[in-house]
Amino acid sequence: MLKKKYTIADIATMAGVSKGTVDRVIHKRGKVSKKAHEKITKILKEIDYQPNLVARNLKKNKTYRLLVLIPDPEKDPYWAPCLEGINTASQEFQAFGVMIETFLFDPSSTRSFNARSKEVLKNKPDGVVFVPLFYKESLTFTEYCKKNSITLATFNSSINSNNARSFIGQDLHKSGRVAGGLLHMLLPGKKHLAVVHMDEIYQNAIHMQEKEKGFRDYFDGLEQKHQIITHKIPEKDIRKIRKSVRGFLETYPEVSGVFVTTSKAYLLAEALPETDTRIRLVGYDLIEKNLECLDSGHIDFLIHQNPRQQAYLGVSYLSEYFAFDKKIPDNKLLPIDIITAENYTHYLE
Amino acid sequence: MLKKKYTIADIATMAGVSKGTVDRVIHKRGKVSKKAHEKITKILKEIDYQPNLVARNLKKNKTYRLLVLIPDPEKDPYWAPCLEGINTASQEFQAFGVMIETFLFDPSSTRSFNARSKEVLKNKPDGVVFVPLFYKESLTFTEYCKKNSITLATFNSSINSNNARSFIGQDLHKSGRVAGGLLHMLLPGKKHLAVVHMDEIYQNAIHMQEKEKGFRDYFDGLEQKHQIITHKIPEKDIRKIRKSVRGFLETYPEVSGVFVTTSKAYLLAEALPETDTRIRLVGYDLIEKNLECLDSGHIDFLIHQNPRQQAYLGVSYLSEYFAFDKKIPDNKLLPIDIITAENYTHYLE
DNA sequence: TATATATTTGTGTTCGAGCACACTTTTTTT
DNA sequence: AAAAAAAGTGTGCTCGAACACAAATATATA
Repeated sequence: MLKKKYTIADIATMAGVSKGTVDRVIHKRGKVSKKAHEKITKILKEIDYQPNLVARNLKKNKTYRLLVLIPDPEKDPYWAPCLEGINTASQEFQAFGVMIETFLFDPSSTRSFNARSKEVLKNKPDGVVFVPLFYKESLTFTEYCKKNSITLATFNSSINSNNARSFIGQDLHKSGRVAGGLLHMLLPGKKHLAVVHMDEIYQNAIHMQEKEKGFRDYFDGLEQKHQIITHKIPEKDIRKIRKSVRGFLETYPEVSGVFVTTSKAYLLAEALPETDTRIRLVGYDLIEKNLECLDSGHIDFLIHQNPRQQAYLGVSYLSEYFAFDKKIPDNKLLPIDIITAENYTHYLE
Repeated sequence: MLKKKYTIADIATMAGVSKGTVDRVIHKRGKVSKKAHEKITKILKEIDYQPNLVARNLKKNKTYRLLVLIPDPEKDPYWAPCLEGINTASQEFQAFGVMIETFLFDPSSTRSFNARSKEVLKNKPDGVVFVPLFYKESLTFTEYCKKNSITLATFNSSINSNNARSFIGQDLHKSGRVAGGLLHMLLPGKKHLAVVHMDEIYQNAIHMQEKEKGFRDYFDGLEQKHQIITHKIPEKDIRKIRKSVRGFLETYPEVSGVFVTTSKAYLLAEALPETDTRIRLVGYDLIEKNLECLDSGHIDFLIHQNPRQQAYLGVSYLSEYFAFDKKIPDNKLLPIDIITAENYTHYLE
């Protein structure tokens, strides 16, 4: 179990050569005779040589510059936990020469994204972790990074680009299914449900669709058929939202459960008529206003996308890649956490 | 932001002394004049000196022996994920000289625990991570470790001993509350519920009680009062369990929701009469048989105690303590994950 | 004042990997 | 066969912290 730790010097002795030659074999630097090469390779395999990462790291003594490009939590509180996750990772890896800096952009402005991403590139980083909110702009960005061999990881949103090494996030389709399962449990027998997309901007469009698909998928798999209405509320003003909700309820008085595909479920809860208690609500994200609604019973379940962990993992993966040559996982799908009024505290940390 | 990394040599130059003197100040080895001490201390503070952990680790070049003492997954599948967690941590930290070995004991036998814990001690480890299933025996164990300055961490179960540095687990009372909240949501208006303790051995007694307390606590906080029955099934044989369940249902035909405080909810599900669908079931732990019951709809919710993560963190905390002098957190309470048929896959990893 | 003793300070080596450079051996060219 | 080029090999220094030991300085004793 506890196998001996071999050093390059050990191997050199075993092979009857000098450590320089062993080093050349390990790093494929060539200039090694066939005979020596074979002998050393064989020994390396036999003892399953693992280089001492500590010594390697010390010798290289390089500092890596890792930049993070995410939406500004001031503009959307959903992103606030990301900063904590980044900080945690930053503290862990600065001892290994990974220097981390964060750049914030306005999630409602492609212009802001472009400006900040340019700044990031001007810094000539070794790696970038970012949230590709805007599809086209993100593609341009990843392409540039590929060309300048800047290692990339994305989280929260995915883009179909093979220029980015790693994606960390959630299976949105499945999370829609989870929401379906929850509403189904809350409302056995009830057959009228609704999917509500609440978002003043439309960059979330693909996400919301994916969630809706999963939701419908769940009910399609059931024997009993359900009526599922889709309703969009692309407003920001609370009065307009109220109006939209009122209209929605009047048109479909039989709807008893609603799945809100964004973090704005609290807006729906607030906009419901005081007297109305027949609506069961499932939404996303542990932002403060949603938690208040959990406590007051206006929202039944929230799905946690764990932005903190997403950011933490994104930064960690790249840091471990730089510091220890660790492989970066292609895809990391986080669990779909189900949150109620009783268990949310532990997810806030 | 990116502050310069100072080395001991840098500080020595700044203070006009040699690196030996700086070293003595840093490690409080004494034999330093008051004047030099003051000067160096001041500089250390000013630049917020952080030693290069990589270099320190390399120099020490020590291997630490970390042993893990947990129940045998062969005897109870609940513990199987722990081995994965331990392996993951082991791979991560062996590069830093932390050698990890696992010892398994029979969770139904104090004798087995004693025998294995003796073996552990015979190995003279630097640290031990263990599950203190048996109270008295665990206290003796921790005491011995304290005396021989073996660093300890516990997970899953806690013992009130200040000889153990760290506990990783769940707030059982809260998890009972969560179960209460879930059953309440599933059964609005229904007022008859039951807590069932299923366990052939009684070492879990305190855990089960704690969970029941939380469960009752939740319903005590509601306006509408509920009838909650407690039922114990200390059997192992499936026929005896069937009989016990039948008796229970006959005595309390109005019960519509059951909270099973152990990982044996599947036994209850199996023992229910085929025709009976009125019982909503909430249990614990993602063991295979429970998952099958989730899929078939016989169990509605499971609470995940995340044994994998518990073991992983236990090992990681001690490893980081040994390798990097990192402080060990006293208490780490993991989130109370709510599991349905739709989201369990992501928790299995 | 000279010598012994205690206190303080400096120097040099080590950990393992990486890499530059010097050195040796083999092969090619004239 | 001698010289030049190429291929292969070995040596020694570096990264930063830790620590043993030597050296220098200060204080106490005869």
